[in-house]
Amino acid sequence: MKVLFMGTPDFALESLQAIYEAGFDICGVYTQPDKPAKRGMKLTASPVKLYALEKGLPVFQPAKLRNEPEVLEEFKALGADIAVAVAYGKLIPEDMLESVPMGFINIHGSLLPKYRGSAPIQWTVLNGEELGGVTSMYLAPEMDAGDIIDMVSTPVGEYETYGELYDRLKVIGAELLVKTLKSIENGTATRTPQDPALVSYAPPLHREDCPIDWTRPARRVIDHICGLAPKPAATAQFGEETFKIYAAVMGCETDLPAGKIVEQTKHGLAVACGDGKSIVITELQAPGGKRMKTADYLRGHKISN
RNA sequence: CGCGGGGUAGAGCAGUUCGGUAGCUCGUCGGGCUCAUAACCCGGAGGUCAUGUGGUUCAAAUCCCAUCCCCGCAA
Repeated sequence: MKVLFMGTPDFALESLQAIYEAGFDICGVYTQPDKPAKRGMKLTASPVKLYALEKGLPVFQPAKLRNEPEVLEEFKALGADIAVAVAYGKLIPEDMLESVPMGFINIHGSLLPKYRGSAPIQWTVLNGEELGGVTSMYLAPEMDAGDIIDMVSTPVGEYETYGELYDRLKVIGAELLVKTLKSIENGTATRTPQDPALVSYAPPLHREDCPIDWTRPARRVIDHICGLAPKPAATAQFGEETFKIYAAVMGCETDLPAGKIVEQTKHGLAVACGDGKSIVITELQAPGGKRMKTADYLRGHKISN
């Protein structure tokens, strides 16, 4: 069974690595074109590309998939029996989906049909879900709407960040992919349509989603911080400065109005929230500075509002 | 050559504008006080001020030049 892989960031790399090590015959790897990124705008190759090159797998980086006959021909010529897309970064057009005999499957970072879209793991944490997970499914023309093959759930920790859950799910997702491919290969895979009544969406997050709303209950503020850490990171304004907030724990009761600093201790910075409780910020980053423990920051700075 | 911030003791910072004794808050080590302590008091150790044994100067953390590394924005 020849497998074609499409993916871009480290989340996808984990899956590629897993199927490579599981011995699947990988006939091609698609990934996003190298892009100028970071300081200095240097051209940067994706983690998936670097790995594929290292293993001698053929790499393809088309800029566009839709309405590109040559790209489709090249794709078909690889003769894949099955194709896998994991965090590839482009919607795959219908004619390409249909050109693969055994189907085009996908690993998604949520328990579908919840959290369709590009930021499922963030929204799982942002909404304080007790369970997160990954789903394997057949791709459909509509985003994340395909029939479900299999899924694995995992409890979300009390203070688990998006980044931590992401790292766990990429491993679980990679295992699920291998299992799913094997089940398709030996014919035991099932397909279950998604229940339209349960569908929800996880839209991409933007800068305006970052500022903390202190009028919300403390637990919700913590979810907000965890769901955005480490990127793009929740933000809070104290005095003139806007800080990125990376970690916080539940504090104690307080009479102070929401957003006011309750106290500064060696553990962190306690701030009042909307339900009469506070949270203690334990890790933050000032403009131009490094990310550090709040206690470290307070040794050299004062914070007030 | 995308824009900006930064590198000073183990940690976090001030000092750089206007060159002139290396400072602060912690930590650490020793001692004291205390029923006790993460509290308080006293004392000590710990720095090639990122690198170039670079330039200017009587004198450079500070001014000039070059390089390296880190961070944010933007993508």
